[in-house]
Amino acid sequence: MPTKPPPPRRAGRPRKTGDAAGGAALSRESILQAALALIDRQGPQAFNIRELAQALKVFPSAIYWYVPSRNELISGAVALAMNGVADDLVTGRWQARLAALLRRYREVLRRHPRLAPLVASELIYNATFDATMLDHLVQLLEDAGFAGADLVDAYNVVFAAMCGFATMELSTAPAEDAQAWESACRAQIARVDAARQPALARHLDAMQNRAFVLRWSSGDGQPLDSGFEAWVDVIVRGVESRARALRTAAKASRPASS
Amino acid sequence: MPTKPPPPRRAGRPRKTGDAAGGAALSRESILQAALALIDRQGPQAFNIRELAQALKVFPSAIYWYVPSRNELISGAVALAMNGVADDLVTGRWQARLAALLRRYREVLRRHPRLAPLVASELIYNATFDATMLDHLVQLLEDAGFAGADLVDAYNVVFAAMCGFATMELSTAPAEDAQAWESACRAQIARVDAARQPALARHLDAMQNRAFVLRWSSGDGQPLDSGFEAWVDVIVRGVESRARALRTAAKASRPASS
DNA sequence: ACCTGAACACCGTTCAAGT
DNA sequence: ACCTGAACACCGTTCAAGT
Repeated sequence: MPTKPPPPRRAGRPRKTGDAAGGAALSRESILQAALALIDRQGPQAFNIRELAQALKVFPSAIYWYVPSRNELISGAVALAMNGVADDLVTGRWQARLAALLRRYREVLRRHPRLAPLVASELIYNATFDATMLDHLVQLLEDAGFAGADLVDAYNVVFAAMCGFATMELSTAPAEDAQAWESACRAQIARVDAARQPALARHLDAMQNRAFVLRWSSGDGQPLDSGFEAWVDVIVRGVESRARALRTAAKASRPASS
Repeated sequence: MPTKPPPPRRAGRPRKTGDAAGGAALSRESILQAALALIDRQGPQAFNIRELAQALKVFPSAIYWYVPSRNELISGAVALAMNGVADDLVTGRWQARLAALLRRYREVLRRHPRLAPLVASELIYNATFDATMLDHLVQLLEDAGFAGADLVDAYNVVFAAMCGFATMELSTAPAEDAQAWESACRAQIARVDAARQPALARHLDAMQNRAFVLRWSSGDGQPLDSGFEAWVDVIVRGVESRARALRTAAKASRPASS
């Protein structure tokens, strides 16, 4: 969410550093940093302004001079965390660039796993992406041969692919009652009936705690690495195949051409 | 989240219907139904127990006799909404079944668009899926030729694919300030610099309000239909291509075989 | 068993007041 | 300009008490 012009702060102006407690001067930056640290520890649900104020050694109301609401604290923290998604993205074949983009996004998100459920949320996600990354994405789709409306579709596909797997992988049980969560999952597994769900039953051992809905360990502590690599593989192959199909369809519709 | 055994309710027991106001007797079912209706209208953020109680014409504390927390109200409502994702799924080639599964999931979610951001959230998603659907999914992956660890990976891929696009498509601006959201998006678009983001600039007109991050209209009111169909196409092609690649790799590793 | 009624603890936000 | 200090409104949850 684009920043409303913050209260003007003269650049080099010396600030009174009243407290000996090492509390750096308050600023939008420092506040969002602290907010991010809190959210990283406790998750967005438990995040609250009063605790944030305490960490910053100010009264809660002081925060409102820099950030107008709790929601914007959260989206600002997410934007901070996602800085650098577009840094030093590789060059090379578009397939390699696409794979790198997906991996990079997951890496960044893995540094702040508790933000994962927020990325899909309405609060956030415009804050999360900068024009540089979007340009990189569009460029690689051009290189793949997409154009016009097909390119827009492909953009949406790749964008959803970028966020999709990692978001689900890292969205995990509420920290409070991990034990209850685990037994709930085991109950779900135990309820599988070999007569009524034969295919599922055949693979239950292999899937247990390794597959969505059937796992209780967090994707943070126990990443689904091979699943993610399969994801990258499927997306790249799929986009490649679709690009080829669209090209031949276009060629067929204008039979005599260079 | 599996239901803890609810307070035992004798089946046919007549209940005192004290109020003439047409308020049906309280039950876990009726409460979750009312909760779902409220969430559908206002979104999960604004959903609160006091209003739910008012809608049910009881005191807030009455609700706690059936459902132990706000979180479980929400996850229960989601489970209710997602009933029937696995109903009458088609037969046929696995590719067609895969496509149908993805489309079906989106259809169901589109009936309750405000639930979209919750699906990726830790609160929920075990509540959302039943063994029948998982079995259907595993079966089609077997038919596609996956086995062992590859099948588990493919399961995670398809699962993420099922949720990924629709979740992002329907997660939209907070209803409160749609106007502010739109102008924020336009500002994001205006900030695109043809010199620094040339590829993006080339397609900006086509992408405006049609592409993730650059759209302000909700995926509810303005669906990304062609984008979603491209998604289905990419996923099916990708899975198909990967299955083939794995098969030939397996064949190569055991050179003499049937 | 099922619900009332009141109370508690907590939290986001506002606002007048200070410096 | 920037922060204090207190207050307001709201909300999830608990609990004793009713029937």
